[in-house]
Amino acid sequence: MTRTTDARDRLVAAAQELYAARGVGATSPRQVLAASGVGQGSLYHHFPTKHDLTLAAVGATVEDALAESLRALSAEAPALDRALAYLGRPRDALAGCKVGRLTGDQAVMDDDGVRTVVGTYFTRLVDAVARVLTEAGVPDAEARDRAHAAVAVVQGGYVLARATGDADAMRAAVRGMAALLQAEAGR
Amino acid sequence: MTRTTDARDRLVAAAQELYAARGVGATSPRQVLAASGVGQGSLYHHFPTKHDLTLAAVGATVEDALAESLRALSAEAPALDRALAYLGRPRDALAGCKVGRLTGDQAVMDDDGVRTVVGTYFTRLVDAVARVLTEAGVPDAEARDRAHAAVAVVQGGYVLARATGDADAMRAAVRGMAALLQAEAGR
DNA sequence: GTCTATACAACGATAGAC
DNA sequence: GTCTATCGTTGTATAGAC
Repeated sequence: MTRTTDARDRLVAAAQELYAARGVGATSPRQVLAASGVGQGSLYHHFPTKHDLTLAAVGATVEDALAESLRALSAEAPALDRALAYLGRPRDALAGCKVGRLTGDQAVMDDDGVRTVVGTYFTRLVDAVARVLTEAGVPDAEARDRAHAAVAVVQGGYVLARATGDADAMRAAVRGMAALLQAEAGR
Repeated sequence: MTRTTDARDRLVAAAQELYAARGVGATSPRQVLAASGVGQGSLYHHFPTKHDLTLAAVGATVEDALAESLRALSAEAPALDRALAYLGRPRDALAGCKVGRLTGDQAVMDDDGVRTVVGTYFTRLVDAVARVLTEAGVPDAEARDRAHAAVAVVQGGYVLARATGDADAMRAAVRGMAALLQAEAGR
């Protein structure tokens, strides 16, 4: 098999970038085409429909994002510190979460295949946070609720920051959550 | 002034419904037209551009949503109970927040006027929650962080629920947050 | 596998009669 | 104020040569 998938790779990379910047629904195949520099025919050869392109690009983005998040959660440190490290990770709050934003994208929600990929990201992320909290001594049932809350605070932080145009809103939200988790642990 | 604004009201109501169901960017003026039952010309008479229609419909939705949220926060009850009541309000998690979802809508974020209206909703909501937490005995600086966290948990809960297709994700998130707030208050 | 050229529908918006 | 008819553009997708 010769090196003929170059155009495909460039198409996926261009799509990931445009989707992150403008969303899936607001990005046309034509724009991806222009950004990638390949020809019209190549796009439709590798990705017969927009659905196919979206699935490939979103899949790649989800994989990247999950790997990054899991790194913070599996560092060499006490469990509670790892949970706090996840919360406090540096984030481009005004840009929004590359994955979370897809949830508000009609083009994604209307496409079952793509939506499932996005859903998997969050179930796996919540599971990972719950394991860390359990390790930190939180009883199982409560660890799952706290994990949902922690991941939700981050996603909601993005919403607040973008809506108000103020990145501090995200910082305030994670600070509030971190303080509550520490208060509970330190009693 | 005779009763000639009827078409306008119907247009706004139809737009609010369609925007809530499908988002702003994914809803065309034509669809609003069809749903409202008025003619093409009437739409463009009352709302020369899509921007004007969006501003009117989003403004009305924000007003409604803010009034509803503030009701839970100003009920006749101890301060902490009111904060918990806000968190625990019944919500259609899979539908998403009528206001928060706009944050992920490119058509809204590209329109400064509309985005400002959405931003105001959140600053006022966070302020109201912060006041209640202060009243509940949380020191001022921390009350603002906790308020951001509380509002973010709700918004993030919507994201989790929609992504996973599971309304329980929202319930788990607010349960986790409520438990942390109560633990802190009960020490 | 890649290209250029093109099809056809829906988009936001306007024209002009009533 | 409301209507029908229509404009020019962009959307997703296809045709067919190379």
